[in-house]
Amino acid sequence: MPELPEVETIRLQLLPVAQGREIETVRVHNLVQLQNCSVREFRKALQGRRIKDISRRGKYLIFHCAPAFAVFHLGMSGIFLRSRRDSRFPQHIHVDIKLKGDGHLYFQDARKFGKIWLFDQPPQLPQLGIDPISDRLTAADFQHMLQGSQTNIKLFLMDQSRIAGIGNIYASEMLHRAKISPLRRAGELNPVEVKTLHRALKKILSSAIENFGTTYSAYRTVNGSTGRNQNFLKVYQREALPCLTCGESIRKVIQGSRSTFYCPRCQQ
DNA sequence: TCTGACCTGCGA
DNA sequence: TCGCAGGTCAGA
Repeated sequence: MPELPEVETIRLQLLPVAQGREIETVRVHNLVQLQNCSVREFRKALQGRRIKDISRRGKYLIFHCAPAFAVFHLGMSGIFLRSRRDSRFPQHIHVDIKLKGDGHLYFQDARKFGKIWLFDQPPQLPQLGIDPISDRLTAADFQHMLQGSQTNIKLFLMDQSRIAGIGNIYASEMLHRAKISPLRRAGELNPVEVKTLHRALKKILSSAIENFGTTYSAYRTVNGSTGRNQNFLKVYQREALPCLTCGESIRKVIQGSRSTFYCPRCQQ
């Protein structure tokens, strides 16, 4: 589920309620999601620690509780919910972080694809490529990355080892904005198309963050409300509906076992 | 490089 | 009841 804009929205909303707060207790309800430690180790490492910062790397959320660092990947349906007091316990809560004083942070994940790691130093996530919203991804870098690639451009954008954070919704949306067919090979784009796609990539992601992410089904912000970006999607889940730019019928194809939506007239 | 499996909920 | 869903990864 959550791609970069959803994870960044969650991070931005968690910061004001969690940063500087001490963790009183940690309860883990689903052992499967802990990847590299036991429940006991996870609880011991975090209880009594202060949340100094929450950062993001691609789709990973990192709680800085030095000397412990807890890393969450939200999978397809993971979200963080905030509760001010011991209110009714929501369904599918796998981790319950009680903050000292008042309030809980719940990690909820109905489909259980989320994963959690514990590190005793700032985690290195070496398999991850460059963050697409950072200034480090310039148009020139992007051009260099695409050069000679035989992978089709949609799958290239979603390859986390190249660019970390883009998923199925936004890959379709940024290709539509750039008027580039998802079926083309990445290395075949000309310099003008690469620049256009670079601009589209930044714009689509920053707009989605401003809109608090896309709620297609499970995703909610930390406050429990839906995102707003679903109201601005141009192609995703719009198969057979008219393209909002030219009126042509939106087409759906399967690429890498995932649905891709595009306009065959706008996107050549 | 591609496919299917992981798990659960929802809509047709 | 069945197919599909925003991600990732092992295995072919």
